[in-house]
Amino acid sequence: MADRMEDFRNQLKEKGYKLTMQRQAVLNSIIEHEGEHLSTEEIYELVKKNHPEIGLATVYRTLLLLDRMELVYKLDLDDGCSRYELNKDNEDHRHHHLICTECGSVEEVQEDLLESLEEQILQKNGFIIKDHRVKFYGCCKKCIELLRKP
Amino acid sequence: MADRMEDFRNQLKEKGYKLTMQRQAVLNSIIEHEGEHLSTEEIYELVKKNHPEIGLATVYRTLLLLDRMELVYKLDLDDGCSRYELNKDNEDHRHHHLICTECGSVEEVQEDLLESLEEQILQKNGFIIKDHRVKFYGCCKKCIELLRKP
DNA sequence: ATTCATGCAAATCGTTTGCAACCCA
DNA sequence: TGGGTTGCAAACGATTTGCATGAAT
Repeated sequence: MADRMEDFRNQLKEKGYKLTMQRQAVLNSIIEHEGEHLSTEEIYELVKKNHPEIGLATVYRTLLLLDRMELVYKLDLDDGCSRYELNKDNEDHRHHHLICTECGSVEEVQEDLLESLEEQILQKNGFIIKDHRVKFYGCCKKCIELLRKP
Repeated sequence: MADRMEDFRNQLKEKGYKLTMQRQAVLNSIIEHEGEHLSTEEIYELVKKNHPEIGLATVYRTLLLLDRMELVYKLDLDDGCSRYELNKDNEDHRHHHLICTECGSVEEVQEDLLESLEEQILQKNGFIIKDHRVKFYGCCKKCIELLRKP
């Protein structure tokens, strides 16, 4: 569901902000690359194809906005820059990432499966968990196969 | 159990490196503040008390070394700088952090409790997990109590 | 004596900010 | 029209690096 651009426009309007061509272009680039984890620089390069005049600072400012409006999700894949993915609006809990330390690939795990752990933490620490960030490091299927037959 | 300094000296010797006074001072500061999550700058300030001549770059270089030797563990608590904690040598899996979004406190959860999830991921994705990093965001016990009776 | 480590300053890199010109509502 | 937005360049803050000096083995 959800026309994301409509959502963006409405959230902007609510706050008295404007839907500019640059903002549309940034969101569009991310939508067109759903499933990827684009860095700010990569998004900048994508947007420049159709809008060569755009400034990097505008991309940074727009991503901040999109993050705050929860239209995108900022992630840290340990490569020294921020990366973004489209927010799946049906997610109540953040999905996990599997990072292959051999080839650097990143997969997603939609399952949450942390409920019982979170319940235990509530019992033991009295800490109410509202969100989590989980990264798994290891070896992906492809790399396991490559390592098996050399 | 481990005299950590001895461990450090041995690992250095193995690689032909030297145990300098600065390196000892950095590791000592972290040992003396076990349980905390010191930033590089904080460690720098601590070391300067006894060794005012030390340079910040040396602290950075030493922390890199300690991290590679797995004597300390680098963590990202979302405040824009790297933080370090002593590596508990009995841990096979990294412990989790509970970050309170109200007061900013950070607790640790020693329990792992991710085995069944990791097993499921192996079955489903064929991904072998070797390590993980888990951060939980929420509200700590103290803040819950404070919010209850205003 | 050799080789590695240090302190300092300069360089780097991602990100943020100040500001005059600009443009959406 | 007017206030938010942009592009540019300068500023920033954490971290890294080059280099001559200094210290550990």
